[in-house]
Amino acid sequence: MKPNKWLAFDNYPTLLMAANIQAIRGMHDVLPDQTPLWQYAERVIREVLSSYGYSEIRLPIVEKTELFKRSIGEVTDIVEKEMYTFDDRNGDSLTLRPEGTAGCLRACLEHGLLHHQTHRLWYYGPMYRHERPQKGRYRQFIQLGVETYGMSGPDIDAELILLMHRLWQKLGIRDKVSLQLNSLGTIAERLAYREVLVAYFQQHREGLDEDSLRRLNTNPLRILDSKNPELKDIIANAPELMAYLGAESLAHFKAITTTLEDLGVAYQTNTRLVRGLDYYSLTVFEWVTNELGSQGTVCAGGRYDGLIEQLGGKPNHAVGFAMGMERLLALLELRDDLPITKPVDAYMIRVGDKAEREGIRFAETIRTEIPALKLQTAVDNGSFKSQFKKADKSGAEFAIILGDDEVERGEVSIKCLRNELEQQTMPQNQAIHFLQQQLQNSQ
RNA sequence: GUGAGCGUAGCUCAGUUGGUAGAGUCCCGGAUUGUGAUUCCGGUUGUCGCGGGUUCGAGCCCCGUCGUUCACCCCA
Repeated sequence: MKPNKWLAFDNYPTLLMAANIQAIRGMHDVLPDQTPLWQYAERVIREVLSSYGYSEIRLPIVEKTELFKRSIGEVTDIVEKEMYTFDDRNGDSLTLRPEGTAGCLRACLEHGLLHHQTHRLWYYGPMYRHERPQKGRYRQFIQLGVETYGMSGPDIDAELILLMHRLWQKLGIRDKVSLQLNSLGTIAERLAYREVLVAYFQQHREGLDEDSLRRLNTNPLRILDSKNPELKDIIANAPELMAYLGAESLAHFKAITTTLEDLGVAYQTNTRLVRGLDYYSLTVFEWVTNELGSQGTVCAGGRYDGLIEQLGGKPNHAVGFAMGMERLLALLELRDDLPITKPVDAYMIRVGDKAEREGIRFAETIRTEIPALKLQTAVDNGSFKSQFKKADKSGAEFAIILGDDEVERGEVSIKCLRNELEQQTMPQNQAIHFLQQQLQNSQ
């Protein structure tokens, strides 16, 4: 890096130079070498959502704290110790959204979108949870949320699963994730089961570890999910939720699995699968992977009909899921054939006073004629040699060369940097034609 | 919130029983002044995370702190 002659050190107050400010813990920058991968994933996601007729909704990042307390459940870790909550200047308690479902539902209720209507929506953006960062878990993380409203039948549950299945296929990671499926029954059924389960674990108190004893009060279903191998036997012998489901719940579940079987989508019924958030009922599912360490859930969701009333709406229906983008990206990075395009197709080299002026003009002409061509111009030009080095580093397919010789004859030289074809000198309009053809051939 | 590992050049890392730092890469320049990616030569780059302590002397030892990684927990 050259020293900047416009910013001499003497001009800086020493205070400004002292401390370097770092990003907030668990909140990461996405640098330019990573953004193409993000853009690729985002593009495929939009295409798939669009092909099912889903619409984007854009929501605030900050909501009233009360919204999350009422929706997520007061005794969850998220609400108890992970929310970024602060008082604004009016004294209202606000919170950086820890998830998107509550805000999306709030917006739809507020604007009457749930009044005798159905909706298929998605949103995309950052969520905030004050957790200890580790692989696949950050304090600011990007989620894709997909929510559907007003549909009670099992077909919409199945549609969401098919949508995700298609997404994995398009992203080339279908072999890296597997589908776990369960039904939690109606809220009444689940509460009944919960009592039976608590009674069972109470009987085997001595066998439980510290975490599970705590969960006995907070979220007993979660004990079934424990990673502690010492609890394996107790959990294996615990009563199963499926046995406590009513006929309607079972039929709903069965209809989903039948659709998946018809379409050849593999799944695994996991009766110990419990979602972390309180608001789920009936269908719950997770797409899991074992290639990401301990954060194995890439995408998860289910039905949460009850939440609508909980937030003040009339009885209605809702199914949705959320996907962790950082985890998805980590899976994508395991692919060795990512369709990532280079940021530069052609690189312009100018040497000589006339060529420098003419080059800028010609580059603008090229951009007008071939909008799809990614053309970068060498500035702060050095020698021919150093400009060629930059051209090579840029990843460009072609170097467009202007020296005073070419300029005087109204010509331009084009050299292919990626094969052995000989450098060609041609009139400018012919060069545009040439570049146009090369671009078409490469697509 | 709990536990463990790690913080040395922009990046990846070495640094030997404590004697004030090195390699590769990157970047810049050169090897017939208009030709890159290979090769050769030369050059720049550091408050050794930060603060304190022990010591004649600390990158190395001790304490604290911050950051980071992984796991628990939690969850996407």
